[in-house]
Amino acid sequence: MIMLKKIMLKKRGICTKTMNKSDLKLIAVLERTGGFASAQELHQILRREGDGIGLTTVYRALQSLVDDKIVDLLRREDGEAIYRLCGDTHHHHLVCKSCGDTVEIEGGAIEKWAKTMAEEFGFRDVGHTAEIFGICSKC
Amino acid sequence: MIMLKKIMLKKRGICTKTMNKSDLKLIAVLERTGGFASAQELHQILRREGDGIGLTTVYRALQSLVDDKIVDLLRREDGEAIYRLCGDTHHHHLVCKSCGDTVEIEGGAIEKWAKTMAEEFGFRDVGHTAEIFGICSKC
DNA sequence: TTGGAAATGATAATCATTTCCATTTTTGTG
DNA sequence: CACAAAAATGGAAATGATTATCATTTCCAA
Repeated sequence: MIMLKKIMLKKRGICTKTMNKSDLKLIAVLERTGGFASAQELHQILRREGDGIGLTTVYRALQSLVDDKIVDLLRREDGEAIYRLCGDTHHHHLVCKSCGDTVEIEGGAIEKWAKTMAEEFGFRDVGHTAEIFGICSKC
Repeated sequence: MIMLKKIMLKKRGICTKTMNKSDLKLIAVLERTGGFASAQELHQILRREGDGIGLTTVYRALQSLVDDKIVDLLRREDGEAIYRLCGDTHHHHLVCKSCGDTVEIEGGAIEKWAKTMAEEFGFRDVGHTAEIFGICSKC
């Protein structure tokens, strides 16, 4: 199955030459779950699936994927590091402050805004975060 | 001198009614140093100046200032929280992932987007967060 | 003055992340 | 295949920021 992943990565245009098994495992999980996940969460998912991978290895693999620009490193509000595959089309969230209900929404306007602003100030390699929170109709 | 600070705060349009001494001390330091500082750094500065304030109190004061939207909470690349006085207008940030340099930017597009999305899904009382991060021209 | 609420700060606990290091796995080579 | 060197692995301990606990102190209105 690792070979399968390698083929998928090639399709994505990612060079697998310098990757080891752990790197590929992490990529596989990130691919499957979509969106963001912290190192701890990724570790738990792998463990739950019967993989005996160690937490240290998860951190190491993520670090190397970030170095190779295969994975993006962001921060949750509390400072915890979260990771996602680069180039994923990502979505934003509309969160109810009362019941916690969450809706995934499109952010085309945001993408454009981020790009424009980054250009204006000479920033490159830009990413962004955006969230809307309020009270949903049920609450 | 606390009275002096209170006057300055009033000029800035900040209500001091709910503030205690620690809050004011933190505001004073942030005002003096400009820029960003972490809780640990702010604590050290105060200690160096002979103030016996405890680390716990520094964290508590900063938290309450953030809640009151008097202070902005951002993150350094390593996830450490850094604080600075808010400007008076609602703005967003363009942050350099490498050097931490920050530009305040306009977010008219975001305001509109947030409002539209909230309406579409029947949310009320909405607020939002949005940040752009990348590598600045100097780095 | 006094009683209770709020504030304070030392200490301990928590939690993500790193460091260390001994062990296992992989790889290249004859 | 054998085997040594290199790379990868993972458990345990260390680190460092942040938060929780709790006894003590300060503040303030009656």
